[in-house]
Amino acid sequence: MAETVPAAPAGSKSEQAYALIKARIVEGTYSPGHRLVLARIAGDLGVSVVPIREAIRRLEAEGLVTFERNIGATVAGIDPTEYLYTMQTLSIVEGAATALSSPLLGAADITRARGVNEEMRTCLKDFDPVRFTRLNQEFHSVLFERCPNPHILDLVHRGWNRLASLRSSTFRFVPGRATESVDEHEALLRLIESQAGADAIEKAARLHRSATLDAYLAQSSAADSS
Amino acid sequence: MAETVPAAPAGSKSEQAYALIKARIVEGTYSPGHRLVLARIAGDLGVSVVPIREAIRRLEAEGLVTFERNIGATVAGIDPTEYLYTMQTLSIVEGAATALSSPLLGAADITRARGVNEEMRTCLKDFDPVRFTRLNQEFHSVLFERCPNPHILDLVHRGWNRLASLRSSTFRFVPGRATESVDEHEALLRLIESQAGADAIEKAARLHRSATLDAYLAQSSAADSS
DNA sequence: AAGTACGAAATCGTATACGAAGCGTAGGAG
DNA sequence: CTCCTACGCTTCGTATACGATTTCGTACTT
Repeated sequence: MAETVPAAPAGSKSEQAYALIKARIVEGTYSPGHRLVLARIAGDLGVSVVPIREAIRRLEAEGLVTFERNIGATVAGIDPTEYLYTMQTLSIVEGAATALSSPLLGAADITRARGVNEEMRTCLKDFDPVRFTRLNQEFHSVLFERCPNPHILDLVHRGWNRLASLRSSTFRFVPGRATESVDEHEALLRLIESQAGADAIEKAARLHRSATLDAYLAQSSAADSS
Repeated sequence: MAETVPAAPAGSKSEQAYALIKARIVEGTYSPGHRLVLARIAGDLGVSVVPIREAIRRLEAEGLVTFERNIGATVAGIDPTEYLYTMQTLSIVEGAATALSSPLLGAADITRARGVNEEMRTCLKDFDPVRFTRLNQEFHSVLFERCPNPHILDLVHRGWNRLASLRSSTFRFVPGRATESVDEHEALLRLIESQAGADAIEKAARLHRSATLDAYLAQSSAADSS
C-alpha cells in the first residue's frame, strides 16, 4: 500500500487548506463578504491555525480575500468598481493570451470551441445564466489555454477566479448581452481559422470582453437613474 | 508620547518581515538563488519563524520567491526563459497601463519625464548600466503611474519587481539598445503630447519594451552560436 | 577505488499556549 | 431617555516545542 490514509489529497496541510478555501470561494460556498475565521476553518479541517494562516496569506496576495490586522479575513467581495477594474484587466490579459494562443490551436480545438458555442446558443432559449456562464468560461478556456507564456496564463486564471464568485451575475444582469456574445464567439473563431494576425485577434478578444463590461455599465447606470 | 518604542516601523511583525525581505530582494541584498532559511531570518529580525513563514507565502504568491515543501524558500532566479516571459507580460500590461494613464498626464508630468530622459541621454557617455536602469524605471513610472486601474498598476509593479533582481543586466548585456531606448522615449512623449489615441500609445509602449526584449534575445543567441 | 548504507545535523511542518486587540453588551451617570 | 464607561467574549498575533523530512558526511562493503 502506498498510503496509510486512503485519501491524502495534497502534500502539506497548508497546501490542502489553500486548495480547499480557494475551491470554496470559487464554487460559491463562501460568498463575498463571508468572514473566514481561522479557528473555525482549522476545526473543519482538523488542523491547527498555523497552516490556515499561511493559506490565507497566499489567497490574500492573489486578491481572493482581504485581510485586516486584528480583524480577520473576509472573502473579497466585488463591488461595481472592483468588477470594472477586474473586467478591464481581464480584457487586456485575456486578449493577449488568446492572441498568443491562437497560432497553436489545432482544428480539434476549434471544433471543440465551436461545439461549446453551439451549446451556448441552444442555451439561449429558456435561459440559464449559471450554465451559460460555465459554458462561456469553457469556450474561452479552449481559446487561451495554449498560451505559451505561463505568467499571462496565470493572470487570466486569476481574473476568472475573481469573477467566479459573482457566478452568472453578468449574464443574469444583462441577458440581452448573451445573444451578441454567442455571435461574437463565432466571429472570433472565424478570425482564428483564417489565421488572422495576432493584432486582429487580440483586439477582437479584448473588445468582446469590453463589450460585456459596457453592457453591464449601461444596464447599471440605467438602473441607477430609474 | 505616542509610542513606547520610538521606532515601530509597521504594524505586524509579519508585515515587517514581508517588507524587509521584499526590499532585500529588490535591492539585491538577497540575490537570485539565495536560500531563505526561516530560522536565520527570524533571528535577524528578532522574531519567531511564524511571521516569517507568512511573509514568505505572500512573496511566493507574488512570484518573488519559490518554495518547495520540506526544502525551503529561495529567491526566484530569472533564467532566460523566465526573463522572456516576464518581459513579454510586462510589455502587455505596461503598454496598457501607459495608454490608460496617458490622458491623465499633465504638462508637469511630461516635463518631468523628459527631464529624466535627458538625464539618461547624458548618461550614455561613460555608460553606467545601474544608473541608466534606475532612470529608465523612473521614466516609465511617470508615464504609467496615473493608470486609474489599480489591478493593472499592481501587475506592472510586480513585473518591475521581478526584473529588479536582475538590476542593470539588460542594458549591461545590450548596451547598444540604450541609445535607441532614449530615442524611443522621446517619440513616446511626443505621441502622448499630441493626444494620440490610446491604441497608438499602447502599441508604442508595448513595442518599446518588446524591442528591448528582442535585442536581448538577438544578443543572447549570437553569444550562443559564437 | 567506487558505491552504498547508516547516522547525525540542519531545516521544515504543525500543534499548542498565551498575550493583545477589537467588539458587543450591560450598567450607571447625566 | 441618552450617552458614556467598564467588563467580558471572540478572534487574531506570535512564541515555543516537538515531530518529520531532507541532506550531507562517514564508514563499510564489494
